[in-house]
Amino acid sequence: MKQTPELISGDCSECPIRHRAVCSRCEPEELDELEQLKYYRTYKAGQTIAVRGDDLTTVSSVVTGTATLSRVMEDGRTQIVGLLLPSDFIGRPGRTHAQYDIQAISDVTLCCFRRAPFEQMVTRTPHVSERMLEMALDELDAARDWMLLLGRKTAREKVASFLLLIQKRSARPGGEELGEDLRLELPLTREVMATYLGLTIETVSRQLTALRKDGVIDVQGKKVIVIKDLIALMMESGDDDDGGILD
Amino acid sequence: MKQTPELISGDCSECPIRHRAVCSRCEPEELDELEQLKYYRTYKAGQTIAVRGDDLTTVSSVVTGTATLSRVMEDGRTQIVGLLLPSDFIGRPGRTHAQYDIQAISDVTLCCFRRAPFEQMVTRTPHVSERMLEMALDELDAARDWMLLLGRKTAREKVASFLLLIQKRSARPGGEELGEDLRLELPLTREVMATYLGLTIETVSRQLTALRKDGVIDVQGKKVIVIKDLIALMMESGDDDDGGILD
DNA sequence: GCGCCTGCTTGATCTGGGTCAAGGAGTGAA
DNA sequence: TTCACTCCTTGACCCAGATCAAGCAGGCGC
Repeated sequence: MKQTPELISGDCSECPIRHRAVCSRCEPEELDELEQLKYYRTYKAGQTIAVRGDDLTTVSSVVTGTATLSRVMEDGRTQIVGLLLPSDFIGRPGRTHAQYDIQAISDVTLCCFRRAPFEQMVTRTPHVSERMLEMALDELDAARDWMLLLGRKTAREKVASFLLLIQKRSARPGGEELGEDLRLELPLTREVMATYLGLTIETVSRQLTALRKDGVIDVQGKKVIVIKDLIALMMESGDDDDGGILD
Repeated sequence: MKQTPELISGDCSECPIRHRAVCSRCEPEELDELEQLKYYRTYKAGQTIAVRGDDLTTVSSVVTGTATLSRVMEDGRTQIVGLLLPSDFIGRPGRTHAQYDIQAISDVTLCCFRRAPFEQMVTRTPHVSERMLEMALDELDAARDWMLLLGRKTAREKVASFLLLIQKRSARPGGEELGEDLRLELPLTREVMATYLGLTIETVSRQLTALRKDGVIDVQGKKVIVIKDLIALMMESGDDDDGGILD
């Protein structure tokens, strides 16, 4: 069973460095040390946070909002290769340049640390690097699942998988009543979806229409999708049963 | 600049745990401790090492040979999501089931550790988990580059990228003379290539023929490919200039 | 109200790569 | 030498999804 770090009371909503990301097992003095290092930076929706090759003077962590990681080819073809959600990190030890383009797709707050002190802190507190390892491996698994999607799934399966991904992400942890969390507020335009799925915007639109006509989902305006038949959607996604972590 | 762990003399070719993977900064007694934990296991080319969902009672590391990680859909569609080369790990802390199918594509030797003592050892020696983090992040970068390939590249670009990947991997580190390392001994069948590239075997074959007709490569028998024009091949791959690590 | 702009949908057509099918080429056994 | 087997190549055809193009709908400023 995967270990779920506990939140640290009174401070949780403010900065993931203090809870979700690394700190479930920190001693109070370690927390204070972290506290003194950090500062915040905010970005508006649509703003570019970094482009590939940029100098990254900080290691940071998403506090609120969503950002995308993408790779762009010279002729403009673009693939989103990851979503950055609260508690995900930007920057890694020993690498001072951005490997990807990073863009805010909603308003984003980052919690930043200057590189050198952060790295020292990581070295001094072993469970921090263990926790970062765990996070990196989770991301690696997610990336590999996405490779299956990009390489082998049909457009319809891709769109269904995407909706399920968003559904899983937006389900509030803890007591989600079955048949309740099925109204998805998409924070993404069709364009972002297409760039994430390795499709064009037209194909995404067509597949959503097809799923609507088949009674699997309902599309309300541009941003809201209601899953009318979760089971059917799961069948459409091409994933086997559990779809989740095996441990 | 990325840190290159030094080899430990006299013992290097035997087990990556003792050098490349984790041990460049180990103290002698830590090495001895590792030494007592490990044992070896071998697999023939083509053999299955694990399938998704299997209990993994060990954490292991590739010593020699190459294996593939793949995800399979219920109807048989398969995507290779990673290559395991010497020093890569199988299994991760805190996860006791295989997330992927693992197959030997050449004869493979693994260096194995029982889970519990390995995890304790990782906890006790902080630079081991730092090193594992570094490796995981490298794999994550590779996976994301592959996502761009799967999502956006044409068949020709995919095949060209693949040849360059093999070329880079098989170039002996240190003094490779330019224009020398261009004879590739492919350890892979067309089928494995196709499964890795998100293509069919026929398309791979056609693209290789096309690249041959255009004078970019030469195909000698089934297993040997000679790169006649590396620059042209790099242009064909769709990657920008350096293609390498930015730091 | 009106125009404008951005994001979405839908239709018509095209095409890259998949599918199906028929050989070739190397290898190894008898 | 022949057969059998596996892997690879090539051709003919097809189709899912890209491309090109024409609206549509909602929001926002004036």
